[in-house]
Amino acid sequence: MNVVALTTTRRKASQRRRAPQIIEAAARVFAERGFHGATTQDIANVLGIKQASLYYYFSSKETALELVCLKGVEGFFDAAKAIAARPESATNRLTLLIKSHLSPLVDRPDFVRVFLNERQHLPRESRRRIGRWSRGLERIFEDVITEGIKKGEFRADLDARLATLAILGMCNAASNWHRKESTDITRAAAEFAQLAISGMGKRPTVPRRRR
Amino acid sequence: MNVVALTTTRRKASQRRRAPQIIEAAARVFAERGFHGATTQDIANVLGIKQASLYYYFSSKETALELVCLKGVEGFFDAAKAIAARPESATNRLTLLIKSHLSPLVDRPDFVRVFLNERQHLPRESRRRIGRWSRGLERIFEDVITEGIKKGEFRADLDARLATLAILGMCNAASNWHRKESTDITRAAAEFAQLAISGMGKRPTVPRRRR
DNA sequence: AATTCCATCTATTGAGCTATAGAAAAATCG
DNA sequence: CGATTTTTCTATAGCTCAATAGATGGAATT
Repeated sequence: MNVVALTTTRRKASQRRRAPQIIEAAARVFAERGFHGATTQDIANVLGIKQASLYYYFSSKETALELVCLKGVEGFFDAAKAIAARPESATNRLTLLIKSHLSPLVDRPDFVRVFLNERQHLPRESRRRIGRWSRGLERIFEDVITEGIKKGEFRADLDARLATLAILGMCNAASNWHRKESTDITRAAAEFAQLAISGMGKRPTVPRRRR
Repeated sequence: MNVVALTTTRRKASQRRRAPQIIEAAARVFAERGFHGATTQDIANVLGIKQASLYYYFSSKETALELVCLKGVEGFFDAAKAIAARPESATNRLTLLIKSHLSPLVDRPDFVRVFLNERQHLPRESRRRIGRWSRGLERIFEDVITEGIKKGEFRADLDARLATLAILGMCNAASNWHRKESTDITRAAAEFAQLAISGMGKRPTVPRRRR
């Protein structure tokens, strides 16, 4: 047998033609029933193939979860980091952060939902990795808020950590209601940003009158 | 056979001596691993009894979930309704609502967590019932906010629905971080209330600044 | 046309889990 | 103590599910 041919020509599971569809089906099913509540049969049903055929695309159900979670956070972190680094006021950057944080909910809601609710069921190693990533994102929000406090844009007595948790909680909850509610996400993002900004603003604050 | 004796002397599962402990163990395990991720064996392990013995206390795993969820919401709704009916400003009532909403997290965090994350796995009937309850609670928040807008306490352009979702999202997320974060819930409740109130409040108009 | 590769299928194994039945042990009560 | 009731145990049935092995058919390649 030709070992070289095998290793050079055989593609990884993630590069197989229907791989994106398979992962999307997994995302849908995991989002709907939760990781443990979902069966590989459920995923196969969505795709119209047999349960065993899935294992051509991933080596275990847990691997499938990992792929879904990874796609759920893809770009997230880098986008946030870029926004935080801009030469703008903390207020503006936080507004952008909130809008950016909500945007993936528009085009891949299932992936986000799975990432938020099911990542706890990942195997140790990848859970740690994703946890680290997650904390990094929180950090970005918190740092911008802290900076905003220092610069006098936000209340001096504000607890940056709690404000971060509040904002992220508010945003992440959107993945739970965005299906049923009629409101579109973009509008929600704008309203949420305004809520947060004025919520953290200095008490006898004056609206920022530009120009 | 003596039917009367059976029905009069035999207690319901919920009245058996250790029933509260059994439900608490279930709450702990469900909170930690999720309903489908948890096994009845896990629950038995916590209690130091055999798996089959659990069925003396509940007739199915789903029933156990239902009991946990019910205890998770116990009192919630009535407390909120009472607060909403008080003869106080919308601002004050909303502050109280937020504090009241977070308080169960102090004494029965696992139950709340299970209610929030696992109620979707309840059987149709009880899921509906709890869903109705949940919508009722949202309604209370939303009504107070709407009233606050009408009375001029909050911004006229505020979307009451979105504000409700934001506040509840912010509060409910606390069940996810309260374990790891050092902050105590009472403090968080105060800060959250302030964030929400000033976030929805009318901003002073420009001329007032000069006085 | 023959060969190789890709995608899916059939068939099955083996593990783990819920739930039941009935015995045993422990507690309670007359 | 003896009887009754409550609680827990042993044993196991029956099912579902993830995962593997190997076959099949079609597409691409030479």
